[in-house]
Amino acid sequence: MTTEPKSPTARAVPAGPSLPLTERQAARRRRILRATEELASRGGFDAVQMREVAEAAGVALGTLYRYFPSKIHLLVATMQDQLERLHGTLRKRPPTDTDPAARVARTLMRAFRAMQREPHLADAMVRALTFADRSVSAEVDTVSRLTTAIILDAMGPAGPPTPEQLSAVRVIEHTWHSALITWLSGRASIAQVRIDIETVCRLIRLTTPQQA
Amino acid sequence: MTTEPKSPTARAVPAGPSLPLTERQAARRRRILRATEELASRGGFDAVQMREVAEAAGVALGTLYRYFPSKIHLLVATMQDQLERLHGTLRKRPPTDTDPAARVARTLMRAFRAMQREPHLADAMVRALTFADRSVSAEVDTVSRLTTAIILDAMGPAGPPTPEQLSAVRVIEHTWHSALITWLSGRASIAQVRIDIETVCRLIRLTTPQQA
DNA sequence: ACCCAGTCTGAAACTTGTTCTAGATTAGCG
DNA sequence: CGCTAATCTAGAACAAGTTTCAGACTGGGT
Repeated sequence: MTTEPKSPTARAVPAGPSLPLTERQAARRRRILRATEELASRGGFDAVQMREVAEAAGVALGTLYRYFPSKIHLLVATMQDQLERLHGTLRKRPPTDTDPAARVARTLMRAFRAMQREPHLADAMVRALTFADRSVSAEVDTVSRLTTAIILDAMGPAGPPTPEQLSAVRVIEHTWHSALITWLSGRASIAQVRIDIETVCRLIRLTTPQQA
Repeated sequence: MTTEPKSPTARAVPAGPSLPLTERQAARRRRILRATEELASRGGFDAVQMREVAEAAGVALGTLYRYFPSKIHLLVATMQDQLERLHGTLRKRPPTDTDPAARVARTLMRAFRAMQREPHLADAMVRALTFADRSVSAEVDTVSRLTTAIILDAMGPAGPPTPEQLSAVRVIEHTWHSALITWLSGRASIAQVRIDIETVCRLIRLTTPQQA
């Protein structure tokens, strides 16, 4: 169910760099993602309408669905795109704090600031991410792994993380997503999100006592 | 926008016990919620179709929409209903662990077990909760307050919680919701949810050092 | 150059959430 | 009882996600 491009009458054009993807196809995919980002930035989740995305990308509706089997898939792919960009940016200028917990908190606050710049886009991507059902789990998992990588990067150049640290990272990720949602739906202020992030990052100190 | 039942041509039949609500109306509301629970238990979010809810509740579609202005409102109200029931159950047999963090973890694991019994219902309610936009924030907030109350109850009979404790509780709530989602979408095992809950509950120990 | 398989297009159809309307019912009140 | 405003019902209509289909197009192999 997750990886079956074997069917004789080809079914889809998945994302992975595993498939060949001609130049024209790669360009179509890029156009679609760009159109999605544009529409999402304008009006959030509801403004991303499949017919409009198709038209803006200069592609037939059926083609859009061949590339992304649902609106949720499309938006999760967009999030993946954005995250990869962010990861690149963060790599260039990593936080300089000496405390790992502080570095993680600062990294997440940077990401949060990026979302504040395009709140509608953030809305569309995060809503899709948390609304995704099992049919999107592979893609959501990719996004999750990316997020984990970003947090681990921020924690430091340490070797393989301990299971305890991985648990802490998962909890941080949970908090990050959920705090974003409460902010996006107007139930928490920016200040509150910062506090929540800083609070949860304390968990890191519990798992790295060797520094004290 | 949140409270305006003033219009001359009455608009809605909100939930709060603030409105009179005749007996027949209260009964209708109950039937609707029961039908929703039933359908959700059977097939999750997608199985809760407004026409079917209306029919199962013996009510016209327009009436359903008068009571609950959207599918999301309906499911969030259902969650509120379930949470109130759970809160009552928990009050009767509170966890007996001596450590507050352990009590909270145990309480959440009980709640989790309840969800495991009706995973489809859990799916419908949690998806609705995290998908809700600003138009539902009042109702979502009510659910959030209920959850907070349950956690605070589990923490102990202490007086007014400190701001630090409240932050910890918010983070626990974030983790709780997000961990549920990863479980429901098949990306985390039951064991993993337990670990995440136990991990985040350690935050409580950080905020109540007076016991050591 | 020709052919085949796979792809893309344009358009219609289908599904389910939401809105709207006209007429029947009900609740309260003099 | 009889009136009036609000509510409820049945059903059509609308909106946006998704599916389907016939025909045009493309790319690669012979």
